[in-house]
Amino acid sequence: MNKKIPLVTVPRISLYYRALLESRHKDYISSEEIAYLTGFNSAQVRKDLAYFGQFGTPGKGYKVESLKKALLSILGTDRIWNVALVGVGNLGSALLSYKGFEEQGFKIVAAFDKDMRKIGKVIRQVKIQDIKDLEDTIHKKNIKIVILAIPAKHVQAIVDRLIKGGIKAILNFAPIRPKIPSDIHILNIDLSIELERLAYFLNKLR
Amino acid sequence: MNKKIPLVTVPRISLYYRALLESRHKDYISSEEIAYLTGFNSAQVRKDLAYFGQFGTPGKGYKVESLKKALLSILGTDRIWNVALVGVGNLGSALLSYKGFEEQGFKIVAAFDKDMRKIGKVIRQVKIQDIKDLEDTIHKKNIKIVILAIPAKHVQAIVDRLIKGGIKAILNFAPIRPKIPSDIHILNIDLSIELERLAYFLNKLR
DNA sequence: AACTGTGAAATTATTCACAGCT
DNA sequence: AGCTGTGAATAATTTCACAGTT
Repeated sequence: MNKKIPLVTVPRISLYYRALLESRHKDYISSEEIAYLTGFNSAQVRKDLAYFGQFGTPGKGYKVESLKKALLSILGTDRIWNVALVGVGNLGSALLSYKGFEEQGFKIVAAFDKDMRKIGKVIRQVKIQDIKDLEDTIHKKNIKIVILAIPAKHVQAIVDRLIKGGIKAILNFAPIRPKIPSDIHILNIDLSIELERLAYFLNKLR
Repeated sequence: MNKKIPLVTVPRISLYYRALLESRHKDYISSEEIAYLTGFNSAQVRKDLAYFGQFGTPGKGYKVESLKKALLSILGTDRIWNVALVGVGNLGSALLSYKGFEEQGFKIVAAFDKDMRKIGKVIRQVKIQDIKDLEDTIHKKNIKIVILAIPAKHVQAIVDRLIKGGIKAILNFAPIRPKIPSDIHILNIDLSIELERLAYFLNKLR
């Protein structure tokens, strides 16, 4: 009971949820089937789910509809999260236009840049604001998550401002890992590092 | 000697390499310093490096310049890798324009789409080709790594074609995990899952 | 004295295997 | 009979701690 949940369980829950979306037609689904659809092991599926409660019926499996609701509620995606984007360059613009976010309940409600030529422009109904309005808008729009798509050299300063402004969750695309207090959650998506992992693998082949 | 290298070591090596780039001014650097710069533990730094050889000098540390070269060679980024991009939508275009790749030795030399309105256009000196030329171009241009930025529903079919075409390393941005043989390396960057991890964390806060 | 390289210990995560429920 | 939930076993990874080198 009440064990500590491994960090890696959470992204798997997201994948299980997606597998359930594909299984709309059936009433019950077994851990074996979820495992097949997601590429994990059925014991892992059962254990991951069991961290959060008893969702299954022995002999039958998991009721698709109710498990789906349960997972949504675990992930916190049973509601809309307001998100801000900081940095409307190439990558930032692409993220602003990315439809996948809204589908999963993440709504980019504000975008910031410091380039005067961009400020005032509207992309996907979001008006690009001056970065100086950052803290103010975070409060007014009840923003809880920030996506950072700015050059590495500005990351630490912006992160410091975000934290002062009350933000606790950051998705950072810059190739740098800012120093943060332990109560802040940051996920770094570092595209070059991913390519380097692939290069390492290819390099090893001969 | 010759131990199995943990999978998670490789992305850390990338980060150590970056820390060395910041330390150009000094002759030697200790595992403690690398650890501080990257946010890991000094024992981990030493252990990670030791998987690949004996790079350090007891009492002094690691010689910055030679360790840098060694890490480049381990990662396989001491040479240029030709990369293809499949899918030139919002995200694909942004990746095509992303300068960070070239800096790390990854060169996008071809881009593919199936949309006739995009084919023939040139972005950053790369001409967008018809997806039907995929296999052909992969061979002609000696492409080893493919970045996938296409809708989920097309991923499996394209991945199958890539594998037949000899590709062994794929960076996939679509929110789906295609089935692949065990000798193929795929890394999935799933933006919604990352946001869901953040939402989970925020959700837990109260 | 300062620091590496590395076995051993500790921690974390995965998989096995089965008692018990439907 | 079929499948969950979960302790126990195994595997992977991190951290400790120190002998040995410069």
